[in-house]
Amino acid sequence: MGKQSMDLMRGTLDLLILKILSAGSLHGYEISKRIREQTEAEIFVEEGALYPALRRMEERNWLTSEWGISSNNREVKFYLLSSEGKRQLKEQSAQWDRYVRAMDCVLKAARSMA
Amino acid sequence: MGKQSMDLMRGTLDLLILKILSAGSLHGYEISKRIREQTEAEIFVEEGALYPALRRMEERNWLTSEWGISSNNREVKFYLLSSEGKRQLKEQSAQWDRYVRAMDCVLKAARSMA
DNA sequence: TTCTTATACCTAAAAACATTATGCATAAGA
DNA sequence: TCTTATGCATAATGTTTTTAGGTATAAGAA
Repeated sequence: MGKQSMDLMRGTLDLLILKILSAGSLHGYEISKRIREQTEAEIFVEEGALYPALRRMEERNWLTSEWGISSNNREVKFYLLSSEGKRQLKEQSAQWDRYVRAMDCVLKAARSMA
Repeated sequence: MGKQSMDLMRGTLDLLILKILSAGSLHGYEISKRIREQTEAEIFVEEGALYPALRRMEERNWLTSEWGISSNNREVKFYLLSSEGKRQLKEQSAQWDRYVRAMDCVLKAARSMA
């Protein structure tokens, strides 16, 4: 993703992809477009990050893929969430929530000094 | 930090340290203890991550440091937020908030399919 | 028809950072 | 005296992102 957001995206890319795919199978380019759109461009996945991530997740059996034709009449590779992928989505979502809460504990703490 | 939280800590370590130090100068070991305590052990910074991070941040002039004596009567290195560090804290806090909101846009979206 | 843009896939080199595994040293209490 | 907690630090390794390329096609503009 763009470095506009520090390194925050580390570890969240998989979660984003899993979540986006939970709405149904999509091809890579479309996944990236949806992340950009749904986050109002706050999060932008570089292609060099996207495609390796998809391969990685497929290797780990979180996704399956097959070639098909897009609505644009182009050859594209569709990715589909596996049952393990659904499990991962659930687990990583919970982990993210816990992490955000933990960050809040520190960030929302009153400063005792200036 | 512990891998218990995926790779989520990437990019948040600096922010955590900056925030912790905004309460006043502390030494490294104490910084790590406070992060662990305040997050109820959800986030744990490994020493191999902590000390390089402190050096990095000092090089970037976000922190200054000086040797002193801890309340335990031990020689320790105290870190102090610089004005640039305060600026960074403000900026990275805002960035983190934006990122969390962006993640929410995706994660809280209704799934159109099972 | 040719040019440009958006779409769509992919990989390799480099950089950045965390984890893991060390090492060293001292204070305090058992 | 031994162990534990405190406290600093670095090196090797691994993972992932960024950057920077490469290829190809469909559609619309010039």
